[in-house]
Amino acid sequence: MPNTDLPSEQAADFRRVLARWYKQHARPLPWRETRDPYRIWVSEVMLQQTRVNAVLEHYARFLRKFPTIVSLALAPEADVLAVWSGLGYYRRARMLHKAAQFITAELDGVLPSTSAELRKLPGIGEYTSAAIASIAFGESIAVVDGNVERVLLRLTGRPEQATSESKRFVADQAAAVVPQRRSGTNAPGDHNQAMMELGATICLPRGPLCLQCPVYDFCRTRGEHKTEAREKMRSRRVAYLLHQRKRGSAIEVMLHRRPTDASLMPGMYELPELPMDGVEEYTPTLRVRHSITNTNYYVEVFTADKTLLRALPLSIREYEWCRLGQLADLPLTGLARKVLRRLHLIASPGVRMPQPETMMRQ
DNA sequence: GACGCGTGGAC
DNA sequence: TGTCCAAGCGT
Repeated sequence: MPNTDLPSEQAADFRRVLARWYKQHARPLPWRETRDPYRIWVSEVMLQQTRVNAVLEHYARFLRKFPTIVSLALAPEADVLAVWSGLGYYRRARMLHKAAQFITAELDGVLPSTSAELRKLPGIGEYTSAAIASIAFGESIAVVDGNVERVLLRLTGRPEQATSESKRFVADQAAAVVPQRRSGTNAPGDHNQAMMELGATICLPRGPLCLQCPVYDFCRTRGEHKTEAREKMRSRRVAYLLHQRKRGSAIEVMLHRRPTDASLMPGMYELPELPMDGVEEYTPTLRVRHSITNTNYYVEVFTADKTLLRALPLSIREYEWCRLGQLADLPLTGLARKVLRRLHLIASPGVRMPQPETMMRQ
């Protein structure tokens, strides 16, 4: 392997140019308006493998409901999952909750302030410990996420490789350009965020915007760096049942709670699934697309009748009736949440709910 | 080291 | 319609 390192004498220039660019172009994101370590922590966990837009929809609501580590620790896990509903990777929410309980019980409710200590908490790995330590506490430690890796490989011209040697190389490069701690500013935290911001807004996976790049002069590849093609998407049709009943003045909808030992979304609520061959003759009440990793689900929702109820794969006792008024407090799967919102059975943000009497859907 | 774990928006 | 994702972690 040729020596692809950024010349070390250029590191200071690189830092300066990047810092100036970041000061001018940083997006105004809510977790950049605070130094509260808890809020930084929540944002970093939410941002794991998740787009900024999706996080924005959940971040404020999560912090309104759980404004402190202690309030999070004291909450039932189902409440935490309910607020997390739609963000995906629900294990993150469970681990965040567990970590908050540990911090409350063992650490006097205070989040550790070093990457080494943070690294020991559930859900906080190599990246997240460095991100919190640098952004919230000013520790001089480099973060390496997908953005930083892509940026550094392109800058140095080293090809993409999923080897430990390549990982080592990227980590070394990142460490070589991260600034020292200095009083009065947060140079390490700002630098780390700048590296990620560059990857997220300029050095895009496909079609990087090299003409706008502040560190074009430092780059060995300038748009010629290849990114691997990915696996093809699959498509699948699935059907779900919408079944409602009245109990007094309340309306209830029938849901299925996934087994608590399921590997996928354990303990979360979804609409009852119907076998596709049971719905051939029916017209769906609702169609939505739902994509999970490698699969586009083309989802159809059917309003219940006797025949459809007989087609259910489980005994009727295995389902649960849930009041419409409490749906928003349940740990719903993202799909269930999307469907129930689309049908106006739970409030979308900013939408006033109609009165219960008018809510029964056909 | 490879794999499983979710999502909705942009195009 | 189908494609491509995004600031990882734990096992």
